[in-house]
Amino acid sequence: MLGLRTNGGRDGSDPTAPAGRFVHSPARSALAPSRFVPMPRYDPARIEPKWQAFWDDHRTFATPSVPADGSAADKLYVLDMFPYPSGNGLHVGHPEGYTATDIVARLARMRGKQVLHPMGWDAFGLPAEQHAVKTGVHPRETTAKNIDTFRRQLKSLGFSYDWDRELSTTDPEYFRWTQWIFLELYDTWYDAEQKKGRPIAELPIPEEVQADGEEAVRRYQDGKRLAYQTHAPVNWCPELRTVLANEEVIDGKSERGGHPVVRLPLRQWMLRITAYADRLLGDLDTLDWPESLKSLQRNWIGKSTGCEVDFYIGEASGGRQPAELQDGFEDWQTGRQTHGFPDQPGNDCLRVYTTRPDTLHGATYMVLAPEHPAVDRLTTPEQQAAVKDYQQKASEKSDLARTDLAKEKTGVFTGGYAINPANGERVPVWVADYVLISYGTGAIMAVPGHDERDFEFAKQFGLPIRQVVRPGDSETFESLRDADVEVFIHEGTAVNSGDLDGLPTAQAKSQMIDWLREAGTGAAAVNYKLRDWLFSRQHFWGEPFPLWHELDGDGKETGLLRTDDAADLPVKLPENFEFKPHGRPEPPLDEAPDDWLYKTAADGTKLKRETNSMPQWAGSCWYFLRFCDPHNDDRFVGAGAEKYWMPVDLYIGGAEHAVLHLLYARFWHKVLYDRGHVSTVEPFGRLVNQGMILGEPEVTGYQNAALQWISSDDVEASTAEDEDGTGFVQKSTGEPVQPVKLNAAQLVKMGGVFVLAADGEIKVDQRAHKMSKSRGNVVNPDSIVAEYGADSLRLYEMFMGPLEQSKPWQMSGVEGVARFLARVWRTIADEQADEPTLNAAVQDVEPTEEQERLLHQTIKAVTNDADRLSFNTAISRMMEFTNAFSSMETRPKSVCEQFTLLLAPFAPHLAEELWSLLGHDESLAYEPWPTWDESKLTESSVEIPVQINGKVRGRVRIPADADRDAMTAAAKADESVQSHLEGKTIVKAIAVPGRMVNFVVKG
RNA sequence: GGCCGGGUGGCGGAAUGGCAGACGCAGCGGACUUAAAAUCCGCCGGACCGGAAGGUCCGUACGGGUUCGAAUCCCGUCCCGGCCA
Repeated sequence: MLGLRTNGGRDGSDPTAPAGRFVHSPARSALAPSRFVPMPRYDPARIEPKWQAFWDDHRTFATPSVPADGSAADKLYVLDMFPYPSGNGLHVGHPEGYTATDIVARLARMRGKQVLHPMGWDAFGLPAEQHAVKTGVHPRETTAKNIDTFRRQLKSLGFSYDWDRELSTTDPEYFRWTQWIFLELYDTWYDAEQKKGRPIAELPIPEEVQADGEEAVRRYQDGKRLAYQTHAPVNWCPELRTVLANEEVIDGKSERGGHPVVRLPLRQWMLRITAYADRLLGDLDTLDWPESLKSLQRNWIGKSTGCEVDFYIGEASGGRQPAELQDGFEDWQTGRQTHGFPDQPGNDCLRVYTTRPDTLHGATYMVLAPEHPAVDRLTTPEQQAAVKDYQQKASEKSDLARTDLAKEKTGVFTGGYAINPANGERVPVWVADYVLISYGTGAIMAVPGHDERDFEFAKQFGLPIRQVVRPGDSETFESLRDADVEVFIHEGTAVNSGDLDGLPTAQAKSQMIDWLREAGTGAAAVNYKLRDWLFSRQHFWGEPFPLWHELDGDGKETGLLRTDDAADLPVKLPENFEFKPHGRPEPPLDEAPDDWLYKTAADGTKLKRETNSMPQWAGSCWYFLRFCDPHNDDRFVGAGAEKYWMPVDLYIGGAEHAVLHLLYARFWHKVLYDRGHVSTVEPFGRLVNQGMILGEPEVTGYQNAALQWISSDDVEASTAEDEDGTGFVQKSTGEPVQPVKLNAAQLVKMGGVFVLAADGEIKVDQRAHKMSKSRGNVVNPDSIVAEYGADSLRLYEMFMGPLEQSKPWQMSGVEGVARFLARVWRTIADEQADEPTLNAAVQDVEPTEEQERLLHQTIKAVTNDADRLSFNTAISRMMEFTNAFSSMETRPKSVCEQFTLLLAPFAPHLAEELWSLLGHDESLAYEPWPTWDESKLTESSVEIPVQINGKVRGRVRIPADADRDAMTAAAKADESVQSHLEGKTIVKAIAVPGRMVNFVVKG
């Protein structure tokens, strides 16, 4: 889901109600419309609905049509991450990004650009389905209602979206094409040589497969498709009746709701995103994204280079004799030397992946993941019970719990052995859950001397530890151990490693890889942390797959599939479906009516529909394409529209989508590109993450049961499970303490921290928390609009601080910007008049030189700041302008007009109202953006600081164009400077024209 | 534990090598008012000197470094937040 997680906000309660915090009283509002004051006071409640209706009626923000010649004119595609329309309505976090993009879009229109600025709904999602289970209300209805609320709220904020392009992922006319794209994925295989996705019809079929007949060919193709089925252990959450993705499980509980999760094997659809891992990684370099975001994606993809190595284990199962293994190894070695390293490891060996082949001589045991297929065969009869038991326990743990470094290592010996190909040594094979089946090959060579986890495991089970890398020349392994560094994981020099001895790690690695390749027992390899994408969910409220399972005579699935024809899409959800939990992990659609679920093909084959549904990510993987051409009935996007509008020029959204949404969307886009359906390799050019908006800052002190204050540095969150999650204990005593909200009057700042005014020894916590229903600090945009107006909300969200930063909400700050807007109103409008009238000070006269300079400086600063998305400073500059201009007795109309245009992208309703007051009939949405004249910026003289040894000792006024010598002379002439120069020698004089002078003196 | 971001007045923040604290909030004082709100004017980092005008010193988490000059660049440390393990 792309919507910011919204945790409440529309519970209908009085937003001013919570006590004990910085409460804003509506009675104090500067703007509350009063019965006794006539209209011409700044009244957003009058202005804003009027202009919103005007924009709607005049279709002011309709997207310009694609030029017939498809010429790439000056277009700009400005996109918000579309929200999940939750039942809680809009959160103040939403309008932050939306206002930023709206400013960019409005500004671009005024500069004559063709702008595409759409909005839609990422509307599939679990909450509507859960609501349906509870109440029987169809998710479609819940969703429609929530969308209506979101649309109303967004419209009340005056965003310049082209509402004709509104779309919802839940609309059959939309998901028709989501299903169509799925069929494209299903029809594609990845050609590793051409590094390109190609139609499955072009997949070369090996002769031996061909020989086995049509069914064998189909199954072979199915194994190569980008969309494939697998039986995978999945996170089944009985409470939510769904399987969750790994990232939706936190500490063994569901991210949403905190319900317990168990791991069960289930038939699943997967998307082969790993095939594109290298391109997804490489193309990051071409994107104008924040470095931090790119590095998140790089880490997520997790490319590493190393090598694969085969360890011989023999063909026989269970308890073979050591001598037998040794003999087999020699034959195997000879065979490998002749035939080389095979693509598939075969049954007689264990394949491992390592990034440190240089440490192969230090591999003193091996570890298999509990799910590894070779476990059973290696396990000796006497170890069987222990191993089975261990596998069972491991299946109940989450991946996270298994890899946690802090936990004790667990494991069990299989009784079997393998042979280390580097030195022919026999090493024991263990099973342990710190090795994950999903990473690498699911088996590792353990090098306890140089890997922390292997070391801890070896120490615990008494396995041999051997040093094969020496740190530096002077240090020894032993000395490092004495120094409490028990394991050396860094690069160094190889020792105890035969021919590698004395080589630095990098060389030792490549020499080992060469040797393994010649011996046929290993090869260089690349590995990715990225896993294939689990693409099926056990939900009702999602896109159905356009797939059918062939059934045999007994009604069982044969594993062979058929697709719906593209012409028959969309596959709609069944009607008249009752939401009753059947309590099994299988999808709810398994209980759909038969006429939806079954059909017979023309050739007589019985077919059953795929009953999994697609995950919420599916719809958001391509919505930006549909926006280009939302009503196209023939194609998911018209080629001309796609070519004209794509790529997205500016994409703004929350950092929570840094990895999944942005990676999935890039993946789909690359497949569509490979298959010739889109013209760009990457969908998003520039991308910006807005920061999180936190609640009002809170101050918390702590008291123990005896109501004594406890200093916050002696308090920590309780580790015990606590129902309300607010448990705190005193560190020194372990006794529980209670958080107590404090107000500013109870505190003083001492030595950089806040302490109780009553007792300076007691420190308190001061910080802003995430907005949440449970904390009661959620701010509802509707109430801000009602009280201060949309323009004030927009302006405040931008004025709070840099867009990318997280920042705390402060109600008093909203009042501040509201005061500014009211001041702008009074500067141009006459507040005393009964009808909207120009202020008498606004006159049709030429501006003075000072007024021109002020205006042009403001135009320049606002333009440059807005282009950098530095909206907070742009607004400051407009405030400075207003502060200076509003006290001038004559305000030239031309200056008022230019300033109104500057304000327009930020506070569009007020600007339109002023523009009309200034005598214009048309909307200002397409008026030319003001430009500045450099020659009007500069004053004839400037005041510059004069420093002596870097300290400011005086200020002098000099001509703006004074050269260095003139500056130095003027500086020396200054009295205060002279007194500091008295009796000293000037060693050096530095003069920066127009900026400053610095004398370096001695004596 | 790793990666990323951050630490500047009472608060949000500005300044990205050149006058630290723009702009806004809060606070204080004043004008207007019967009164309040609104509005307008002034003060507003700390210590010290001075009747005042003004001046001196300290100050951008902490310790070092580079530079004529560092909030800004470099090295190290601490703390906070986010993501991942």
